[in-house]
Amino acid sequence: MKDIARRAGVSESAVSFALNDRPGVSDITRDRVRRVAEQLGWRPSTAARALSGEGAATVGLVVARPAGTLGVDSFFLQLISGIQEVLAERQLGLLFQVVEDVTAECAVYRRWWAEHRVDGVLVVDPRTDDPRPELLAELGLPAVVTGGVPDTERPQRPGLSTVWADDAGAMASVVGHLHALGHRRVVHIAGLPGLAHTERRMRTLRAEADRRGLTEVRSVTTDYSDAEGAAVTRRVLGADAPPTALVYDNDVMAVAGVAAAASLGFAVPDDVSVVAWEDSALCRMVHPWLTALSRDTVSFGRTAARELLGLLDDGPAGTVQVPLPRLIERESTRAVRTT
Amino acid sequence: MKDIARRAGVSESAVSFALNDRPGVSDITRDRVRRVAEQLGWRPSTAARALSGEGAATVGLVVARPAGTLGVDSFFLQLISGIQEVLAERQLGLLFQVVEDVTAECAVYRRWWAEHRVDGVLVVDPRTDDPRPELLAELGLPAVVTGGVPDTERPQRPGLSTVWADDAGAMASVVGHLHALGHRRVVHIAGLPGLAHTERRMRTLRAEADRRGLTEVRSVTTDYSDAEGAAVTRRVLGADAPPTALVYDNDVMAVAGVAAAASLGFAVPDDVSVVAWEDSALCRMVHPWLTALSRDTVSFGRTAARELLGLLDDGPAGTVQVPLPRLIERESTRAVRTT
DNA sequence: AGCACAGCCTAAAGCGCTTTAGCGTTCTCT
DNA sequence: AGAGAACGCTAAAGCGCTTTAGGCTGTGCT
Repeated sequence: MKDIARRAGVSESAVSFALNDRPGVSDITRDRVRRVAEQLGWRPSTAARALSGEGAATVGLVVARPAGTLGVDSFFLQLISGIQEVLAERQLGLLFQVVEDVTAECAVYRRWWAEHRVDGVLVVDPRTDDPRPELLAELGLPAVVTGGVPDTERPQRPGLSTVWADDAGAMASVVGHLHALGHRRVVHIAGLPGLAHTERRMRTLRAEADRRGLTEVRSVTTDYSDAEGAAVTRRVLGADAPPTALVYDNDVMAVAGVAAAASLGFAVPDDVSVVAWEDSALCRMVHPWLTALSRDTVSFGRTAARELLGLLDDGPAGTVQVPLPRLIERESTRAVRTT
Repeated sequence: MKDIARRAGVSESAVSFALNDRPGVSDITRDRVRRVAEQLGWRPSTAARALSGEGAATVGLVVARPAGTLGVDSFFLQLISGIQEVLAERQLGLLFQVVEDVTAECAVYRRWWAEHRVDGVLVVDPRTDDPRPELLAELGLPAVVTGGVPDTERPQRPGLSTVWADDAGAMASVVGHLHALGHRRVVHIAGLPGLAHTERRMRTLRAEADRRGLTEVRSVTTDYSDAEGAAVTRRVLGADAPPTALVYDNDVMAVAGVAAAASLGFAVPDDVSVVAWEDSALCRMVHPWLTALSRDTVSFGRTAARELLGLLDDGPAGTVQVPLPRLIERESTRAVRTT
């Protein structure tokens, strides 16, 4: 900037004003400065900007998943794609970190904020008894929790937005679909027990089952891995009065489940129907094609990022709901066989 | 730091020395300062550090993949896991960006470097006629190219390391395996044409085929998607004298290919053998289980990150090779049927 | 003519840290 | 005993930017 100032024959302050579209310089000077800057290939130093109070021009994303569990499903990369799209508009960076558990995640938030590394964060995988909203509020770190059930009990915290999908409604549509097909014995192979959406899906399943008078409907939690998905499948299908329908909390387990079922002699959908939560290429790569709940993860990411940008502009914290996932009926669900 | 200095009764400089393990303060003072800092919960401001010449404590990773192509395979998340593990040791951040193409990728490097946002970058998906090494050398941005074929022609650039897997050796092992099983007609469903490892695999395939006197062996490039994998599979199997073995450049296409083959009445491995490049949960989720080339992607990431750290410490640029991928023989390959 | 005010610009301080030069004290060696 | 080195520390400058206070000029008003 000193160079620019010299070459343009003005002071550094004038350069700063000119380059940041702030009043205080004439249009003619502004243009001159801009041209010189352009010519010199000047780019603002984020460090210096950050130091003089402008913020770090970066948002953070940390995902806490045990070592192996990551990378099986495509959820995160898609979410990130969406986030990036929005961040790119303002040339904001995305600081990304993978950690083992929520405790480590909290430590990262503390560190990032103390080090002025980020202006805000995106929080994924909300949990029951989640320590993170508390912490973020305490720190005053702007954040948007994505995937969370809106917290109706507690007051909306300033600087903490929520973007959520209606897991309850989606689960209701799944149960409705299966019930209509005549299924009475259903097992829901759920994801990680501590996650808010897992609990919500399980609660809704129970509620819907009760409402419809279905007694043989239950959930089993897993770690989302193909291994556990297959193991649970074998276990429940091996029992007396095996279920006629299985609902998997992700695509990977669903696919693994179909294979496991086959190995036990259960054909899909003839002997057992299968629904996958989360549609992806996977669901159309196996035979039969899987009936799946489809949501637009990329746009989920976009929405979350946009919400965070709002917060960074001192906008109000809000709660926005993304569209209800649609149930795509394919080949893996069918009316229950009448013996 | 000013606060710490005051409370510890020393100057700011002394605090800086104490906290950075630099000589210039007595052990007793150092301890006192440390205690005060601890008690105040002090963390260095990365912005200030960066500004006074320490670097940004951040490395960058940009992946250029057309919108849809990302997120199908698990390669990136695993790579990132490995990278993070190493970066965490030094509390380095990972700035992550997804872009559409290499041109955009270059722009990001320019910007990051000009803005002092990163100290170095990890470059993935090396290409034939890759503009990136050139650019990085010109900028002087430390980088490690991962997955590249070592560039034997050009001199090793300072500040540019290479971590590579022996795709040629791996391809040779695949051809050997298939040849031994009696296969003579083989189609290699390759990945994106511009990528260095794609070209290398295709070249090696041809060379190996020539060496063994196999004339009906060829490669077809794709975009790595399940859709193209399936389409190409249908096309080649539908032709006269269809191949008896298919080699897919990733797991996703392999799985899609098996399904496509089945829809044409080709059973795997009875009618056609299948090999997947890149082993993953997917390969054990379908029936038959896929014979696959397995490499340790997480440790690939670790190696790359470690190499970059070396560069950041002004270590020498190097070329390191990761272990040869192993061919895991499962159910999808079998001796060719004797008519 | 005199005054107020707007417009354009500069000087200087400050953000939180590192680093160099230098100062006084104690230790070591001849 | 005196010179010199070693040690423990401080003062101050500087990294690249933003921002506040204020200076100067020219315009419009009474």
